[in-house]
Amino acid sequence: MSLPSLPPPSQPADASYQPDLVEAKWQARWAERHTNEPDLDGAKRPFYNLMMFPYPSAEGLHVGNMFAFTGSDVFGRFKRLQGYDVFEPIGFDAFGIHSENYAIKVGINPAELIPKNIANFRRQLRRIGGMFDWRHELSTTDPAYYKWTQWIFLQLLKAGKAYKKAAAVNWCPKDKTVLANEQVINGRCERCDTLVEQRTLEQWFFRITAYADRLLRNLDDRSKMDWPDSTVTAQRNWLGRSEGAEIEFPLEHGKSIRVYSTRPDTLFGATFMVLAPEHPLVPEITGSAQQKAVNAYRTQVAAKDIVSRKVGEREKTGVFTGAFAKNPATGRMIPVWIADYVLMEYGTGAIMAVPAHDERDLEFARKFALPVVTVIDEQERLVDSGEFYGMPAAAAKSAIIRWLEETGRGKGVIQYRVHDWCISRQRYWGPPIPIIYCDRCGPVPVPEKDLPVLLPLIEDFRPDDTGISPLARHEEWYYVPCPTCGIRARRETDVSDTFLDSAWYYLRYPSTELDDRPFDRERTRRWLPVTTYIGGNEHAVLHLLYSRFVSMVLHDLGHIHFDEPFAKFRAHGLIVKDGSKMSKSRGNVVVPDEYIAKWGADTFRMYLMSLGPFQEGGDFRDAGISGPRRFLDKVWALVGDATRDAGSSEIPHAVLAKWHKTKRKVTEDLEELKYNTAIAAVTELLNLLREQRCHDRRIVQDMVLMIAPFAPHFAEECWERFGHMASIFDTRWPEWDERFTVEETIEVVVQVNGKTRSKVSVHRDADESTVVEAAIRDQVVKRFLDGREIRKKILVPNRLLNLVVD
RNA sequence: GCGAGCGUGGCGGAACUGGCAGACGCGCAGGACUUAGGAUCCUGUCCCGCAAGGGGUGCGGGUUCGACUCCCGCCGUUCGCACCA
Repeated sequence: MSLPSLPPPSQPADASYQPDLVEAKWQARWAERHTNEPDLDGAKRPFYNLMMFPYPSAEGLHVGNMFAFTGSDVFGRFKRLQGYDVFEPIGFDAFGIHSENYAIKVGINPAELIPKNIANFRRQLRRIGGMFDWRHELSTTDPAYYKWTQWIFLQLLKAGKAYKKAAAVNWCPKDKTVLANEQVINGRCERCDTLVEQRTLEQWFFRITAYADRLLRNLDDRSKMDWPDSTVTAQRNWLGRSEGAEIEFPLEHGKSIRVYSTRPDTLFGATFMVLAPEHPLVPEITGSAQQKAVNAYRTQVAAKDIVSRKVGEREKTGVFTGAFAKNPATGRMIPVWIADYVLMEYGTGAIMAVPAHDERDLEFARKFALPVVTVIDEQERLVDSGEFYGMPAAAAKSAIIRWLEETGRGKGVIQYRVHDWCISRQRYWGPPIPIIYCDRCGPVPVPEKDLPVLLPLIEDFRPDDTGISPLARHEEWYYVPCPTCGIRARRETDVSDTFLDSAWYYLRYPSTELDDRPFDRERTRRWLPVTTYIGGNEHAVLHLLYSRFVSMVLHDLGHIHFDEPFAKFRAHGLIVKDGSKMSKSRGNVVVPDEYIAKWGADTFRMYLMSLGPFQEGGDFRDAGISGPRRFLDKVWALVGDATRDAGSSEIPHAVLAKWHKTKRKVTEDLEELKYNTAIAAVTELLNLLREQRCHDRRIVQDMVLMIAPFAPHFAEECWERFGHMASIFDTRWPEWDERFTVEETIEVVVQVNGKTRSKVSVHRDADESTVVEAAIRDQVVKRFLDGREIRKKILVPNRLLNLVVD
């Protein structure tokens, strides 16, 4: 990639280091030389280095974002230096409620705001020196992108993985609009403070539950998914597999109530039942005397917003329906109640209450004076349980399930906590869901050839008092001929969830310039699954799970060759400022621009990467930033000396060993994203070279290579000062020779009774008797041995000797 | 409440599978060079002690020749999830 002739260097070789000049020069040159643009169709060693794309807020990238992006970029550059063809794309997750709410607040259409925000993000991302392939930039709001988001919806629909059903949403009765959960503050609308209620709307769902088992099983497959345990655990808990039984409790007149329980072993202790207030059997079974109370309770629960229903105060409430059902084990008739602590969405929406062995049931039983029967004793054995008396609880669980199945009273069932994914949003700023409602044909998918369904640019994009979705008010858009029969029909006015936009963007990146298919088959085969994905652990569940689900469906439909999209995932830590996470609401957001302007991008990058372990985050204080700058200044000066060094003089042994050890350590640390200790290792080498007045060309060049992932512009400039024409990123990462990493003479620590007393110098790999002899000759050791007999000698070769005396 | 993690100098943080606690950096102190220093260079910097030595990784126990590291019990803190039967 070298050019035949180079412009004259922007600085004389020994001028002081001026980051502004160096950074501007190399950013321009990378663009001219297409340094960061791999051959997507021919790369031999493809490495897809992906960073979670940002949501382009009006504030721009803050220091926390910069930390994350830089960490990902360091890894990409390291892999590039190791000889991989690294593809490092960037894009913008620009649809969604954040942008829309901000747009409403400032009264400007998001379609107008977002491009400005993106331009600002682009400027910041270029300034920090990311190795981005800008040819493949994407924005989820671009029709050329969301055309394919809509296409994915249609594929799921065709495959029977998308369906419509009624579901509750938060509803503000004053604003007459749907609210997202995060817009509900203490049960009130965040805008007008009105009490929020629930409303039931028809919405589109993706059948993620059908994949729950596979989403769970793949987590154990390390060859497909090299992910951190914490993320895997979070996903496992979210999917929430549980083994239990469905049990029928017969009602007085033929019908029965089906419950789900993970503890069928406690069946004999079920002394009452509780249904979710919205359970369909409730109207049927409610006695005439209870009618009024039951209806009042159901109305009251329905009026609560979803958030406080789920999170709210623990105080149990409920009413008796007047009905009784038969406990199939004891044969006793037990009362049936309704209470909002039972959720319609989980299990069967009904439970058998076993107050003796469930805290919530106990609370409820105490409040309403219901009987409590203990059926498991302290040895975890069943008591008071008929033929199962004395059986250990674990064994009883399967025995009772078997009994239920044999007698037709129930069956063993596996439940998942995860619900189907509701993708409908009653909003403006998203991709319209590609469905047309026809009075004659019903819901008709928009034909693929008619995609994208463009989001119209409308002035009145806010929700208003009419309760009609903003898109429905736009009549020339709303009414369309039915694709099947041609009569006047109506478009779906909901848009899809932002999480759908981000569930497939990694598939689009390599193929952004293609408009006849979402992703090129060959390119996908070459580059995917993503080699390394880096992002925040706040997305451990939703984004990562939805992406896995979409990949799985597309795989099963034959569109892609893999079913897990991210071969390796690592979560970056959070940058903390003044003891808490950086966020706008806390008012502790640090804008990086001024730091970069003052210190330069390379210094800032190095500073961020040395704050703490990348996967744990760090504490941002501007005090420390001078350190990395001093480091670069020193290296700059050393490079000046090294350019005049022939690189042929003999290297002192201590320096030689340190050189090779540093190469090993930095390589290993970068591989594990331990950037802070990698930087410390290079600093140690620098300190030694300065102390030894060594500026051997070979060593200093290696040092520049090791700094390159962190300070790319700086490294390029140094590389050029050494006379190299090509980009340093087309050079190979330095190798070390294991033989040189071991020193000839080793300092062995000598302990007496476990306390360090002295050190002795011995030849490498000296045997025990040699070390012991050297140790007992040592004056200090001699004093502590005090002529006593050595009872035990413990030698850790090349490290430590512990002498144990009485 | 449940789950996961974390507690080490004035500060950010090092310490391999149990083997010299405090690497590296910031800050601070002293010195050099300077008209000057918020530049640069040198020296020092866990605590007590002149020293020899002693103490020390949130607290209390344990295992071990040896514990920041492993085990048990507390305390504190952060992040998820949250009435999931």
